[in-house]
Amino acid sequence: MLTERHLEVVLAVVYEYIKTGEPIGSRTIARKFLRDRSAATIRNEMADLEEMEYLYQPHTSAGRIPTPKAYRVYVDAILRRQRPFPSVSEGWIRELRGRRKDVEEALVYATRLLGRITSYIGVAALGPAQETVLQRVEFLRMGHSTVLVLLVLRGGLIHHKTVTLPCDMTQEALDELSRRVSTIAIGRSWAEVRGTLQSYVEDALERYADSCRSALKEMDGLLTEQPFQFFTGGTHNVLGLPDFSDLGRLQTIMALLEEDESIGKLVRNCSTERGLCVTIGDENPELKMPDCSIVMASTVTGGRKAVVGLIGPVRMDYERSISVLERVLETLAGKNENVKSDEEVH
Amino acid sequence: MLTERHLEVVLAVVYEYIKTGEPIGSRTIARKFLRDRSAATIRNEMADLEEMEYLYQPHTSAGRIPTPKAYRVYVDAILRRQRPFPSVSEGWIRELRGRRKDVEEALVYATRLLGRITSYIGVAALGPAQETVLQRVEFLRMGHSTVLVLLVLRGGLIHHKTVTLPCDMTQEALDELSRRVSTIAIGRSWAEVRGTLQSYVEDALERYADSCRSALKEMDGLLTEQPFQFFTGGTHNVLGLPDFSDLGRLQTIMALLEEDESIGKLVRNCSTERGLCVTIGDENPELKMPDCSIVMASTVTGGRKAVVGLIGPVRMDYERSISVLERVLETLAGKNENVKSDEEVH
DNA sequence: TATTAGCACTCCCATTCACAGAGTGCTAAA
DNA sequence: TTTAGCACTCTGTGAATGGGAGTGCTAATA
Repeated sequence: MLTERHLEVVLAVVYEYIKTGEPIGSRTIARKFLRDRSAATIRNEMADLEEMEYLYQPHTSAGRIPTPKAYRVYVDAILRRQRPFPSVSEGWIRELRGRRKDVEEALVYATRLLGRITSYIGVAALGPAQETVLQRVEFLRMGHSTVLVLLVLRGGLIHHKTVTLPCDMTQEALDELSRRVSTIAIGRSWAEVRGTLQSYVEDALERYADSCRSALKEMDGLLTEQPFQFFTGGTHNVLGLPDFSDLGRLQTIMALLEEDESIGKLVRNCSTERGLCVTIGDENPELKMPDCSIVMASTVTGGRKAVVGLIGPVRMDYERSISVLERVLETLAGKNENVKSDEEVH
Repeated sequence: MLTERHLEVVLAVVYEYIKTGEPIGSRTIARKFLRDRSAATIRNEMADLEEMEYLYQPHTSAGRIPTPKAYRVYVDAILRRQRPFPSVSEGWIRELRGRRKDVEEALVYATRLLGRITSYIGVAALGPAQETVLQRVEFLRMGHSTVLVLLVLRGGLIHHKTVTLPCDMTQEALDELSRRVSTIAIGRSWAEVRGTLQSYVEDALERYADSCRSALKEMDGLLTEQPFQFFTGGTHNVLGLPDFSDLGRLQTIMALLEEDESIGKLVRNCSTERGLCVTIGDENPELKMPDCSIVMASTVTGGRKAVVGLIGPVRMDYERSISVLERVLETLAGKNENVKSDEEVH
């Protein structure tokens, strides 16, 4: 297995490679990191490490490049120890804090901020609304059997959808429906009231039973079927990185980021685990981003679960990325604040 | 000025250059477009055209490349004549038609569709809401002096904003405010009722005068200060184009597209004019995209003005872009449909 | 036994050079 | 006014070259 010095060499190679992007030679390691050993010794270690698949050579007579396995060791080491406080402009943090009133806006800003600070791509997802307390339910008649379903959730979040019902309901009937649904649902989450509503409302408004059924189904869809809302920001920052000089690859990534489905996978990949989660390269082949690493973490803002993260090259600056992300998450969650946030009302 | 043959040469060079991307030599023109003239003759014409700044040579012994001035002549010619019906998958058009219920969703889809079909970047903007009829106004208390202002506009569009008022209003007082504002505003546009409201509501609820003033100001801001909503789609399509092989330039463009401000300029640039509007290269230096051309046109969907367009390289396929855009716009506006759209109610 | 110095070897990459090819401008003839 | 012919210019490509960085191996050393 890995000896102490093997480990030191791996960490040194990863560290240096992240900094320079060039293959790292034995001389460099001996000079900068293990001053009491000669290059020849390091060379032997490196040969071992190559056999164990922690390092590889792009060609004979080149330095070594870390494999995903080496990055994993490196990242685990970072996660274990204390990270330095990242230098992030206080102005930006304050701006982000100021936007917390509107969760969506805050997340859009957070992704752009993350992108700008790290030169990687910021992503965010807003968790399923079904756990969030409903504050208001309205059905507004828009046209012939077309109705706008409007849900106000705690945290200033609004979901709405225009739906077509099987029969034309008057605004009065819809108000009646709103009232009945409200009585039961307001102050509770959709998950709690879902079952109750299905049976109750239909009986009470039997004349419109079909329409009510379909309206409730749409609400259900709004709150559960499309459980995450996605945001990406700062995609352009990544264009300058040498790691993404292969345009074809970059194009694939950008295309993936435009589909909600693949960000969905991204989030699911992370949200099952606790806290911070780093995926290196093709550790999760389902994500279809073999040349990218993903740093994600979840938090709670505006009463909803949110997942925020960064997508960068495998050779990304994990230390900085992680600490910047932690700082942003803290700000979103409202930790370390002097001003108390508004207390919730009913 | 330009003789008939000068014009033919210009059009031929632009046409061929758009197709190949390589400098065009006199031989090519003589062989493919002006078969009754020899290459030497064309060469003379080309020398003239170079002097008149319609063409230029990247170096002495290379073919000619069109200047923006030549593209302008070409585009004007296209705009004047009948364009061929573009080959766009009927499935996509049907999909787009199906999404028309929700204006925002439709525009998001439209931009992605445009991007995918043309390999350029789709952009869209949804026009100012102040001309749109208000359907509902609500103020919902979210917390201590925090209020959610909610505006439902015709066309299924919702604007909302969480605002902080100078004093804590109860939900009852807010309901009163909603009711009063509704009485005056429902069924009219913000532009119509703006003045009336300012003076009326404050008197009626003098106890909360300050708060009302500030609430109305926020509504005003929501409907006028931020008059456009922006969408971009299919940005990744452009990564494969040889014209954007300069990553630095591409990065600038992508960064611009992430700021609402610059898309705002884009839209203003177009929306003052009637119908279809093509901006080539730095024809409008304010847009800060000297290497891009922009094809935009406006339409009306869901009762609101929308501007939809394409951003591509100067060497873009104008003919196809314009006709695809026209097709998409028609679909958004609901022309050429068999199924009648829902009639509007009250 | 582990470490190190020395050395020959490998491979990459930037530079140089020559050359084919495409296209021009000019001139003189039709 | 148009065209054929020709010398000239410039680019892009491919081969040849040499420097440089880094390795693996061996033999000497602690």
